[in-house]
Amino acid sequence: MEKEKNTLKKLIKKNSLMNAAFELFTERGFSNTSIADIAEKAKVAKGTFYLYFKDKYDLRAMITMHKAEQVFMKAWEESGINNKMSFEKTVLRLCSTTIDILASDKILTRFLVKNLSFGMFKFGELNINDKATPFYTLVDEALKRSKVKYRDPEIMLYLIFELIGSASYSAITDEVPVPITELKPHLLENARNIMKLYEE
Amino acid sequence: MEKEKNTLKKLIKKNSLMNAAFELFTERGFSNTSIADIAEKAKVAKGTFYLYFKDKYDLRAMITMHKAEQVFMKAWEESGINNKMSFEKTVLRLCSTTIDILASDKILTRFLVKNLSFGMFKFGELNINDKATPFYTLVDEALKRSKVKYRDPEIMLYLIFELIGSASYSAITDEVPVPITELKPHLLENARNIMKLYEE
Amino acid sequence: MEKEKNTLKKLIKKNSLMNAAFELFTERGFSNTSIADIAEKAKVAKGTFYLYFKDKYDLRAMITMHKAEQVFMKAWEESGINNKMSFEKTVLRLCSTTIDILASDKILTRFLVKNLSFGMFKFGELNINDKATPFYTLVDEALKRSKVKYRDPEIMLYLIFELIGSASYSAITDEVPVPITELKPHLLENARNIMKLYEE
Amino acid sequence: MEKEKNTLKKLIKKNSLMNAAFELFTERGFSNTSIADIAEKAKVAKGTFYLYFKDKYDLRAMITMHKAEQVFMKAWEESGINNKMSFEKTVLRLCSTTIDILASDKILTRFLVKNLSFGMFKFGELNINDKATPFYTLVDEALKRSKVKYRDPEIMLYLIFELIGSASYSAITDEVPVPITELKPHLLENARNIMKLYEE
DNA sequence: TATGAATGAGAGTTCATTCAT
DNA sequence: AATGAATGAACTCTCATTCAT
Repeated sequence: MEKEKNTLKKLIKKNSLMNAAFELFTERGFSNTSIADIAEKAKVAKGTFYLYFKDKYDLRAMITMHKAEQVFMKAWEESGINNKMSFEKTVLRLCSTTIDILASDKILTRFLVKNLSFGMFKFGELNINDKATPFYTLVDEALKRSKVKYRDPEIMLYLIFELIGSASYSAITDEVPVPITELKPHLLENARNIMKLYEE
Repeated sequence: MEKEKNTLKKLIKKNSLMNAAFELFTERGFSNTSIADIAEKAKVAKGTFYLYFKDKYDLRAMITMHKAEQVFMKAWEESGINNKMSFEKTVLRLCSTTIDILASDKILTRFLVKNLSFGMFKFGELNINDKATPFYTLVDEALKRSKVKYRDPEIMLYLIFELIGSASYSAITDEVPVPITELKPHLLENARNIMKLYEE
Repeated sequence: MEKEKNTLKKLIKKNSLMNAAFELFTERGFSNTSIADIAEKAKVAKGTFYLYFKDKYDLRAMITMHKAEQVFMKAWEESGINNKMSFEKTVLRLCSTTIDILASDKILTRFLVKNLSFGMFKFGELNINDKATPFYTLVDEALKRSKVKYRDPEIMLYLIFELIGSASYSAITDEVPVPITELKPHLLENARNIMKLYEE
Repeated sequence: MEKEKNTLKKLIKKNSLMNAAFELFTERGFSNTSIADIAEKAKVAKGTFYLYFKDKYDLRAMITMHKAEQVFMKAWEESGINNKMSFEKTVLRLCSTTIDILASDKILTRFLVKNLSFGMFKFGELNINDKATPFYTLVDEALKRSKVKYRDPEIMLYLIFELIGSASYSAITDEVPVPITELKPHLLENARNIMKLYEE
């Protein structure tokens, strides 16, 4: 009990530091944010920062992981994917849901695109819900169950995710070339079109 | 005459600063490079830096512009585009040549992707050869001449350029998911496939 | 009984802190050792440190006393001095044994030389075996019993101890100018020579 | 001319930093002196410190060298040594003069003993007057010229210098066991006595 | 134009010490 | 008696920028 309380307090403090940092990073950028700023915003002493994080880079990495996990977890849950769906449907649902989630949070999207290294993002070193279920593994299993077969399936998926991720980004953050609501149907149509191209 | 010589000298000094900075930025990163480092490498005094650039950010913007212009100019020239080519061929040639140019210079590619804001890259605020001929305008003219018509041509082009740019990047710099030589045929095939999807 | 147990526990904890600190001080130096380091090594909490010592300086002083006492006690015991020995023999035996003890522990020697203020070392604020028997007093008594008389006996002893201590030091820790085994006969010969010089 | 002026100015500033630091180091100790303190006392900005020294340790090393060189140079000059003197006289003169110089400056003596590594002090890695004439070499040459021969001359000299250095120290700084003026004749007598012991 | 010595604000980081538990 | 999270002053060091030459 004693210890739990302690741990809880520490978790709250850690979270408070991460939240403060996230706001500052997105408002004025990583290198324009000092540890003093973060500590001040989180209402703790500067030294306290170092009880929770090695340095600013460590903090950024933790925030990025945390935020990305939230997005992927939410995307998978809201997609309502099950074993009976075709592979095409699985992919399209995932794309659609992910776009929606990102579209609902410009700031988060900008942050993730800047800080998530591409490999992590696409090949899912991230785990959903703290269990060892990498994102990409889930997609891979759906692929194995699929009746329709595809040539070069990895390249195909890479191209789809690149297109969706990259093209969504500026549509969401800057409405360039058009707002994301307008671009979304194009993206899904193109995703389907790519899969058709790779059908065997 | 005297003045011309002076101007030349100044250009040389400016260039020398830009070259030094480019090397340092790509070797150790922007924020790990100080103005003292740049000045030392360029063999000028620290104060001299401020005669040519407002600050480090100004310098980076100038380098980025300069390097991107070089790439686009070279791509356009080497593509050997003329009025008699179909729009499809024009686009595919441009894609192919641009991929080749970037593939031949990993370091430059990494630098451009990191520093070129997407809008600039795609919608060609860049001018070729110091004349007011934006890159995108040239593509636009080819589009107008085309016999084949496309629905939502701007979105189509956006998607093609996004896909090419984004998917090429990690293939060039990290050979992920496959080396660029292997990925390139896929990219061109997909570009053609997108255009087919948008044909009217 | 209860209280005794408690006192024992405290002594163990205090000792554990002193041992930890001694190792760290000799390994990485006094100013490169933090109280956190010491507490961690001694497996106690940081706050516990302050129950036993005022600060790092206090701790160092206590360690130094303790270690020096051990050396002198051992030297006296191992010298096997008794009332029938001549003063010269007493002094030479003490010198010889002390050199041997120090030579057998380079690390301790380095520590003592660095931290033992000379006065303490020579004029014996140190007590042997927790009883109030200062080291120097013992030598003094031997001097009073001596049949052979010396002029300026205090200066004579000072010079002998300085020579032995100072010259041994770098021979032990760095084998400069020669290893201590080689230097030792010279030292004893010189000690005897000094005593001859001061005989009346 | 321009540059010379500059260099002079820089030398003055460097000296001013070294003087300020020397005073602070001797007054309150090395580790209790911060770079801010030094800069303030020398009336320069904190950053200026780093134009002249790598860090505090670098500064201390430079001061130590500088002060030690001054002492050795002065000692050699004031000893008025020439080729016709016997080796014994050469050594005794050097001892006498060095004791006098150190005795005239308690603070410097304390500083040098604390910071001069013993080897350097005794075997003279220091050069006199920037020319490549190590102190010990000069003594060595006198030894070679000597008519009287000595067994183990290096050990003999080591013992003499150890005795002089070590025994003078507390006499100078703390008048322990007696003031240096009283101790000095003893020291010289003992030095002569040691040489006698080693005569062949 | 060009220099580079000087500046001083401010960054990251450490750590002795306190105190509520 | 023992803990260890929290503090915040103090530290070293960097660096963009200025300015007298």
